Amino acid sequence: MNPRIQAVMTIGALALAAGVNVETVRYYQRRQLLGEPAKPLGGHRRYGSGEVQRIRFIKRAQNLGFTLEEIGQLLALEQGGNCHDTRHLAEKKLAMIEIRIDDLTRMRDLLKALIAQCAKGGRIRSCPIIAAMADSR
Amino acid sequence: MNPRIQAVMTIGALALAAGVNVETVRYYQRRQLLGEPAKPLGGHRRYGSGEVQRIRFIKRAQNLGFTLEEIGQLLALEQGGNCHDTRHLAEKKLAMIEIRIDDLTRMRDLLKALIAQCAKGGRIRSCPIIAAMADSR
DNA sequence: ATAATCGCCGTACCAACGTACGGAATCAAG
DNA sequence: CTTGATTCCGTACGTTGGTACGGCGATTAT
Repeated sequence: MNPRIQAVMTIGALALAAGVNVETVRYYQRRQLLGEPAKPLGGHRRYGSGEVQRIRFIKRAQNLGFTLEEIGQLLALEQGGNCHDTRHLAEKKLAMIEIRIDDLTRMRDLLKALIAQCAKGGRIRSCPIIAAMADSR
Repeated sequence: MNPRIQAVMTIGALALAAGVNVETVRYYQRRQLLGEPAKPLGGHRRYGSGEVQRIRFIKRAQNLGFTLEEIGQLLALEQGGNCHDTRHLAEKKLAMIEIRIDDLTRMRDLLKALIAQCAKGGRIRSCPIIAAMADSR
């Protein structure tokens, strides 16, 4: 884990250190999120701790709800240290997340109500959940 | 719209009445959510208002957060009028939605905090959003 | 009757994020 | 030096919910 302990790794070691699959590393390389070091004349590529950090960056950004596409943009901004544009991206993402939360909250409330109705109804002709969905509105 | 007005339709009319694409009807048939009426010896299949209702059911269930896979199960339960199992499915779905809401709420709070930090920082060495993601934890 | 539209059917494609496979080359250990 | 693991690289597959295409047959309107 410490950069000084293992400064040079194969792709397998890199994947292990970053906690992802080897194929995922390759996939990120294809997506241009990660560079491919030149390979030493017919040999295997070597990676350093910088690549581990970058993969962790990608994973943390994903946890914040960014897509790989957006993470590519973030990485480009990171290079330029462009705080303003980064914030803009974050604000857009925040807005999307809030919309999604609202949608899900509405779903939750509706489902809750239907379940409650279903639970309390003793002898009903038809299931209220099914009825609600079958209802022609 | 009224069943008596148009009790028999082609697939195009069905799609129109249900508010979906013709291809979507076909897709639902492939997914076994919708039956295919036998076609009258080399002619075109005919659909009734029952199919319209069923497509609307599917759409409403989707709005409640059910996947097509789960809707298939709901439709099977509907046949038997099995309220208990339906409720069980709804409760599982509710639990999943609540987990998703919690996840998104955490994302939202984190993003909000980062954006606020970014907004108030006048002259910072690095962008706090990038820094948070680049941070090796 | 003939043209324009519609239905039929199989197949391919889209996003998003990977996973899996297969054959050849290369590396590390015994 | 041989064996077994790993890397390399391209390509295909998997998910979820559809959309699009293309050639052909049936239907409907004029």
